[in-house]
Amino acid sequence: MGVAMKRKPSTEATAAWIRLMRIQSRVLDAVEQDLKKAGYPPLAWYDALLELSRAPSGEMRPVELEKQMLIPQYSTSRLIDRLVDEGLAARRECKIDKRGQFVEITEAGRELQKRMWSAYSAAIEKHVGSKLSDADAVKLCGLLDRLGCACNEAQLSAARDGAPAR
Amino acid sequence: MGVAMKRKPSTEATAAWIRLMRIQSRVLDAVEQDLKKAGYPPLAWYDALLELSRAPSGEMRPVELEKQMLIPQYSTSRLIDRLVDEGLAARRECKIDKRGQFVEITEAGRELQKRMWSAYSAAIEKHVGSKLSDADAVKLCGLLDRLGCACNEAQLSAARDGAPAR
DNA sequence: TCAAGATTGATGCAGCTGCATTTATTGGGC
DNA sequence: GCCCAATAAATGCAGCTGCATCAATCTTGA
Repeated sequence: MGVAMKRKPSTEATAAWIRLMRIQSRVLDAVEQDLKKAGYPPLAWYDALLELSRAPSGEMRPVELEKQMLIPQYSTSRLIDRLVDEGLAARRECKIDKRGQFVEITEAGRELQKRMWSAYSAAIEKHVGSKLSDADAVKLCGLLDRLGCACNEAQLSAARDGAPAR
Repeated sequence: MGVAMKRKPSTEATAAWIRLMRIQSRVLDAVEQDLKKAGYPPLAWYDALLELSRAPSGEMRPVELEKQMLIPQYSTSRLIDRLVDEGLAARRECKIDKRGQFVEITEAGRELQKRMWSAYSAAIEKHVGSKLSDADAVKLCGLLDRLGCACNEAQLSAARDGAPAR
């Protein structure tokens, strides 16, 4: 198999690709706009706060957060900076590994996460839930999962009481 | 309906939301990476070149491009800058409206578009087509279209010989 | 005809992303 | 114990996005 191993996708596959790109960006934009209009920070902040709030004692290693959120290391590092700047999280030293640290969610962080979930869940309902029956939502999940190359573990259990995106 | 009008989405809807966000970003990343590894510019460039190449005499008004691509005005303006810098397009004056201009695709632009389509279509096949039967792709389109609030016109016809994203 | 408003496109600024590199620390093999 | 690769996290730089605003031109309506 050399250079010539370039099969063309069917019209149906191409159409699915286009839909996937377009609809996702529309829906994401719509949800982000709703949050922004309600005066809340970006979804990434929510995701991080959710992960932190779920952690045993409200604290995690940045490396762990990075794995949960599936974002690059430098991205985690700067996201934590912003959360700390806003008083939503605090850095704690890690005694067992002096290279590392712990990030702990603050009370303000927990509160923001809860308030955001209220607006966020309303947006999901408005832009997704209200347009799809539960049965269709399940079908959609099944089809989408086939595109995600066997990389789902935490995702399956994630949809309870606060949804991470990205 | 006041503040209390915040219904929560079902678990199924939330799961669909999460899948839509996650799978899209994975698939998009995978396709963009394939293009980048092959030495090509970002997908947005391809989309613009495709639109231009389809225009009657290879030229369009920026406003028109902006509407086709569904991206903001400033984004179009700067994208054109980059295409022009790389010799893929050229600005032409617009005699009938001196505020405006025309953007014309160059021969190099047409060639790049064609070469990119070869890599791009291979990537779509690899990351979407090969994972879904045509029948399932159609089902996926149907479900996704229901989330896009009646905003599809050009999209329906777009899946022939070069696919725009975003 | 001319002023008010709309439209076309560009641009300064701030924030975010990716990439590569840097600093500090740890752990393993010898 | 010591050197070296691996790991944890931060950061400088370039590019892209969004927002607001600007300048130029066109259109409309009194």
